[in-house]
Amino acid sequence: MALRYAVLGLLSKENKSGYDLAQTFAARVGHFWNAHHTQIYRELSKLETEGLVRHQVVEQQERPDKKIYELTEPGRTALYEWLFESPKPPKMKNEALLKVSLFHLIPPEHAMSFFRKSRDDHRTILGYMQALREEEFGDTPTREQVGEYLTLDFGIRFMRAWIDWCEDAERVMARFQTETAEEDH
Amino acid sequence: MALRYAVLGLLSKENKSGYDLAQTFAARVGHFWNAHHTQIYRELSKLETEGLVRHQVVEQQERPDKKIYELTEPGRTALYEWLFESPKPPKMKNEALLKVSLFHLIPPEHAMSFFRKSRDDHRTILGYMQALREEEFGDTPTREQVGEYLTLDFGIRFMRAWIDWCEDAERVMARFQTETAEEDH
DNA sequence: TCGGTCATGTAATGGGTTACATGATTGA
DNA sequence: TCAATCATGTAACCCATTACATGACCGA
Repeated sequence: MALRYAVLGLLSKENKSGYDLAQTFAARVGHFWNAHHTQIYRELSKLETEGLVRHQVVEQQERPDKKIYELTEPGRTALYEWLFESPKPPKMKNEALLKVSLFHLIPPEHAMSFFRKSRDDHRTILGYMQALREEEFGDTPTREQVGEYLTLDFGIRFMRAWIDWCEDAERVMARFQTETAEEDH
Repeated sequence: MALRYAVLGLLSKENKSGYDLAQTFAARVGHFWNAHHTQIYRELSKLETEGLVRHQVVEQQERPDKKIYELTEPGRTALYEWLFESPKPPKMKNEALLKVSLFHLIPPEHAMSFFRKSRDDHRTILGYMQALREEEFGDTPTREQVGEYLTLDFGIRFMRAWIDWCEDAERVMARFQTETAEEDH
């Protein structure tokens, strides 16, 4: 029941096609919400039959036509009412942590390279996020920008926490390396 | 395709009933994985027909009987093989952040009390997690404990990052309070 | 020529949630 | 007496993922 509000929320900022929405989910919202394009198309037609959004077709040359969606007044009202309800508890599915919880079963060296790789991957993402923040908000956000500024700020903190954790976890695993490995240099 | 490994993983540590598994998900694994009891019962019977787990009935007086599940050898092998595959990207559904991304639409005072409440809630959870860590691992984990130690450590870092973010977010929103509110004392 | 981007979607399947059902015990 | 805990599950529904389909353009 909440994907609809994610869609309405993005449309409240800018009119978009289903394709655009999918891109936005992947690029800007992915660290706290995700949605597949097939889901988005289905949700958009449902929202349209309920009268919460409407679309107009934009014809393009040398490109497929687009359906640009916008909020209707009932859509804006529904979004606004939902905003004041208290949020449901977050749901996380993190396979990496599921595996880490069983790391007593694998060789410490394998665990250590797992953490190094994960740290590097998250450093790359952190770099993108920091660049995006500079580019979009500069030093301080305006009133209109504050929501997106705060969620991006959380994303950056999350990435930093993950990276720090990876570094410490590698050190913890190093304590369990075999003597042969310690003698290795 | 991954709930099965969550179940196998928990069973690899201790034989449990479906009910016990549900409790464990809620209490210890909830910050990186969640599963409803109806799902767990379905998955357990699927795993049993595939021969990855088996159960025995434990009769109790003044309580309903239990089915205690344990891994079979093929189950242990399947779990071990999965452990060495690289993890799929995490999936998050965080309604709170979805709402925060639209906080330019609500009165700053409302946003500020949202962040204060969220900070307090997460401080309580952090307290539980820190107590659990002391109780179970003391200063340093043993080789057998290291997986659970590391995931709990991540949970604690996540809670701290959330709490710090709430505090800063409240300050950011304070800048947008109306003059009337500032004159208020 | 092969894969990627743009743009839409349908159909089938798989995973997750809600409602319901049972029944004894224990504490408010 | 009412709600909660212990313990199991089924059925119906809703949400999410994967596979498939179309078709033109662009760069390697």
